[in-house]
Amino acid sequence: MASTALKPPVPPRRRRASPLVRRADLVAATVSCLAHLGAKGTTGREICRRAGVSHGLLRHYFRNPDNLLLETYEQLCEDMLAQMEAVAMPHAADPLDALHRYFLAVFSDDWAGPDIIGAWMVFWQQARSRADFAAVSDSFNLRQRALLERLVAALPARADALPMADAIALLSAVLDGLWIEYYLSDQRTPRERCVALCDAAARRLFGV
Amino acid sequence: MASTALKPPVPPRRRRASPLVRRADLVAATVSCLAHLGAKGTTGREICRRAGVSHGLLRHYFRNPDNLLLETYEQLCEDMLAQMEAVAMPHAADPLDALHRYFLAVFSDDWAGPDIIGAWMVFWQQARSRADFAAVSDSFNLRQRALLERLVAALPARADALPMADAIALLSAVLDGLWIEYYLSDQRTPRERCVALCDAAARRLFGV
DNA sequence: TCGCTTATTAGACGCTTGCCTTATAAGCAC
DNA sequence: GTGCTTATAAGGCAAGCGTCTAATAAGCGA
Repeated sequence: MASTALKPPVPPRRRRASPLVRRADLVAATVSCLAHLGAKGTTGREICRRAGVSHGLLRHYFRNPDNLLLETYEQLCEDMLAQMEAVAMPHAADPLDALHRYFLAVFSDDWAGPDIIGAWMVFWQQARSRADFAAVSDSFNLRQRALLERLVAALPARADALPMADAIALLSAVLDGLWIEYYLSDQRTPRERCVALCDAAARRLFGV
Repeated sequence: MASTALKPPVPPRRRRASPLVRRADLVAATVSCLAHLGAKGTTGREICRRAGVSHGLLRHYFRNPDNLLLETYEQLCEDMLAQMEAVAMPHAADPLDALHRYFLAVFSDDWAGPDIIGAWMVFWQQARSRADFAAVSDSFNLRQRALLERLVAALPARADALPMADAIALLSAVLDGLWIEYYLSDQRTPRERCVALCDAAARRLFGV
C-alpha cells in the first residue's frame, strides 16, 4: 500500500552499533572534518552528518562537541606515538636507520595524508588558548622527544658534537618545520624530499 | 532636562575617521581577535566589537569578513618581510651576524608576541583549503627564502657543505619548527633559546 | 553659514549552531 | 516470542552569525 511508504518520514536506517564502534566513527568523522573544513567548519552537526548519524547522537557519547575534539586529539597522539615506536625502536641498534624509518612514518599518509594533516594544525591552534589541549600537546611533545633520545642513544659521542639536548631540539624543529612545509605545499616539497632533508639534518646534527 | 538624556539611546560616539585609519583599525582588531580567540572566535561582529565600531561598518570597508581576513594576512606578510629585510640586509657583509639579527626579529614581540603569534596558525590553516590564502602563503615563503639566500651569499664555499638549496630549506625548517615550539610553550623554549638554537643550526649547516 | 557627501549606526531577516527533551525501535535476556 | 534496556532520531529553543537596508549626522567645500 502506498500509505505505508508515504505517510511517516521513515527513518532511513537505524542500525544499532556497539558503543565503541560509534565512538570510533565519530572520532574518525571529526578528524576528516577538521582536515577538510578546518576549525570553523568543524561543528557538531557537521561531524554527525559525516558520520551518518543524527545530531542528537553526539551528546549521547560525548559531553559536547569540544569534548569530542579533545578526545580525538588524545587518541590521535596516542596512536601516532605507538606507531612511531613500533616502527623505529626495533632498529635502534642502527640509529640512522631507525631515524630514517621514523621520518618515513611521520610523513606517511597515516599521519600526513590529505585526510588528516589539516587536523593537527587545528589542534595546535586550540593548544594556545585551551589548557586541556595544551596538556595533551605537552605530553605528546615530551614523549616524542623521549623516543628520539632513545633512538640516538647508541650513537658514538663525538668531540665536536652539539649538546645532546640541543641536537634533539633541532632535529625536532626540523621535523616540525618540514612538516609545515609539506602541509603548505606537498607539490613544492614532496614527501621524499622531506625525508631526505631529515636524513641530511640528522647526519649533520649527530656527526656522519 | 532629563528627556534629552533618557529618550534616545544616544549613539555614544560617532567620530569620523579617515578611511585609511579605520581600515587599519579593523585589520589590527582582526589580528588581535585571531591571536586570542582563534579561527572559531574570529567573527565579523567580534572584530567590530574589538575595533569599537558597529558591525555594519565592516561591510562598508570590506566585502565580507573573509576578505578582511585575507587582506590582514597580506598586510602582515608584507610588513614582516619589510622589517626582516630592513633588519638583516644592512649587515649582509657578515652573514652570521645578519642571520642572528634576522632570528632576533623573527622571535620579537612584533611577530611572535602573544598578541599576534596565534594569528599565523589560523592563516596557515586557511592556506590549506583556500587558494587565495595559499597564494599569499606561497609568495611569502618564496620571498623569505630569497632573503635568506641573499644573506648567506657572502659565505665562503666549503668542500663538505650541503647543496645551498638544502641548507636554506633546512634553516627555514628550523626557523618554522622552533617558531612552533615557541608558539606551543614560550615557557619550555623561551625566546633566547630559540635564537641560540637558530644560531647553532646556521653554524652547523653552513660550516663554522 | 549652508548643503552635500559619506562614514557610521541600528535594526530586520534567514540561517546555523549547541543544547535539551521527547518519542521510537533495535537487539539482547529470558 | 516477550519485555526491558538503551542506542538513535527528531524537533523545539535561544543565541549568534552574515547579509542587507534604511536612517542619521559628521565634517568638508562653498
